[in-house]
Amino acid sequence: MAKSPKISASHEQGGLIVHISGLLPSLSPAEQRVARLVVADPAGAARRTITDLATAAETSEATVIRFCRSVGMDGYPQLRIRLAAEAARRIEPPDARVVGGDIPPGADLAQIIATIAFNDARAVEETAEQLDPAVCEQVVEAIGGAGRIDVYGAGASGFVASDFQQKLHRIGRTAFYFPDVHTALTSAALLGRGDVAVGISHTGTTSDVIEVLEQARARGATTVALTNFPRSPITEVADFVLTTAARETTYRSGAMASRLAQLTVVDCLFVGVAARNRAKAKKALEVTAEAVKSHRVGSTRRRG
Amino acid sequence: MAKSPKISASHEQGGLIVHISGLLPSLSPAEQRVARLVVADPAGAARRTITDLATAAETSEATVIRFCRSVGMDGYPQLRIRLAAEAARRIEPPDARVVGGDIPPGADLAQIIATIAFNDARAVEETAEQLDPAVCEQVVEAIGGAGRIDVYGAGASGFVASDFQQKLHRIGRTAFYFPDVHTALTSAALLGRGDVAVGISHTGTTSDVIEVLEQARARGATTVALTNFPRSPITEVADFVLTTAARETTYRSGAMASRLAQLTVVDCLFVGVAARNRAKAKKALEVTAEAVKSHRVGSTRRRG
DNA sequence: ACGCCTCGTGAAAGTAAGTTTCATCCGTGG
DNA sequence: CCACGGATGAAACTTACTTTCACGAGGCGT
Repeated sequence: MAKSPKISASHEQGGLIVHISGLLPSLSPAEQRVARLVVADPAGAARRTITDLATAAETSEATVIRFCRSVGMDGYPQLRIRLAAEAARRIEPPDARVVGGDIPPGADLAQIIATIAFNDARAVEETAEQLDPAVCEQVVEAIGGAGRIDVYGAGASGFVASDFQQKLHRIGRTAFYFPDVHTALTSAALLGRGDVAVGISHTGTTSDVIEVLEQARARGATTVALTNFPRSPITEVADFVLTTAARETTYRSGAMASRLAQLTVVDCLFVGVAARNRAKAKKALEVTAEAVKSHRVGSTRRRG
Repeated sequence: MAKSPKISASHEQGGLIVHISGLLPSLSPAEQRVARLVVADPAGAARRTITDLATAAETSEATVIRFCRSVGMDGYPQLRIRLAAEAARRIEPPDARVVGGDIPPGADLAQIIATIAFNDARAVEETAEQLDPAVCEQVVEAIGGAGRIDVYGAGASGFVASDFQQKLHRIGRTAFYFPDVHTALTSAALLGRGDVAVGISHTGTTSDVIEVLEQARARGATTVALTNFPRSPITEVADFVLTTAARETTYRSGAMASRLAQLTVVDCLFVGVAARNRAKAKKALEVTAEAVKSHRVGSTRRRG
């Protein structure tokens, strides 16, 4: 194998296009025509077959192969996938207009989707970052060892509360949720040492939830608050405070993102509790899954 | 009425992997083996020849081709290139242990939090990427102009359904949610042309929801399905299909992330509908906010 | 000027990759 | 039990890629 040029191949990851442009002058005329096409439109070239590209460069397939070897590839297919990868990497990052937070009046649906998703994803990530594992651990301990768990929440946070209740229930913990304040107060009054009360409120100012948590605390239960605002009133009646990190934007979008953040926290606690007694939780999950099985239709298979 | 719904899979550029995971359950066993290899290591698959991949999946080349077609590609070379592009675009995941989806037995809470948050955020982002604005637009139109909107969902999806109902209600749309199948069926029977029925089911196989949606459709209502699996049975009774993009991991984490993705879609529709008649929606939001104000305690004194 | 070498080049042969066809197998429902 | 339909892989087939080879253009020493 005497005649291979052996270019110093530092193009491991990126910079294939740059690498090719650098080699351009050292290539033969026919190869240069190929190279120029490739550099001009890497993504397009990746889509072409070797014959196509050869024709476009007014040369033969053989030359294209030679070009591949000249730039350090094994063959044409390898060049193609490298080009595709390279082209993909240069795609613009998400739209700047979208990151701001609020949705402009004239926005179309694509913008709305991008904005909401961005804010939602951010809220989830940032919530996770600022969550204190130590506090979570204590909460998980408390819930895992609790005789009974009450979860409170109103409005949008009510869904989260309800979701948490259902989750705990599914892994065999005794948990309750009450959509109604009076019932909730009654239940809180019956809590005692060793029980846990979880209050969820985005703003941390929902009097119903605070009131119930206060009651629970007075009865000796361990109280946990989940809110976006670490200094809000609800934190004053909580033994443990977990916070979400939805940025304040408008009322609406803030609340929407916060709900996702709340759910993420709930999921973390849930998995934490489940992990604490893995075997039992797994069993419970299987049993509950089996229970709803008859309400699923056969296979999702469908060919088209 | 044409039996084929509009599926919101605009996998033009991004989300190929997600798209494949969504299709996974609708594939034949042999194709699933191929799909799993591809999803597990897109970059690696892109490097392989079709024979290689077939062997690795313990199947024939023919099946690999069939798989390519099933996921909407022309053939194997196109798949390869797309995979290479996709893999290149993927940013390095923060922690290899974390991306897998499932949580290792010995994981501590910090790991659990990181894993869940990562998967949740991903599901939200990827869902947004593959949502087809055009289909959303039509759904928004339908809902915005509907005489009445019914939202159906069971289990975890029930929370999402309920949330959607509440949101629509808050901006003055007449919307209902029924936790009970019988009531839901009754309601569906009373729908007619110009009304909208929305069915939410992660798996797309929840017979209760499908049944109700079918009923609604028979009565002439416009039907919308929200599911993670674009070929699941629920899509057969829907005029419009919106998909979430939670990767299939384990039973639990898949479902958890999917719920967040569903909520994101719901939020997008909600904002879309609200934007459609901004003035009225804003007014309604203010009024409803005012209504709960007396249940908030004074100072929030948020972060310092 | 002449031969002789070298190099770039494309035609064509050759090989490997990808695609289609078809017979077989297997489970399902009549 | 058989008919049916879908899933599957073997093999035939097509296309894409790679190699070989011969030709022609230029350089260079004689």
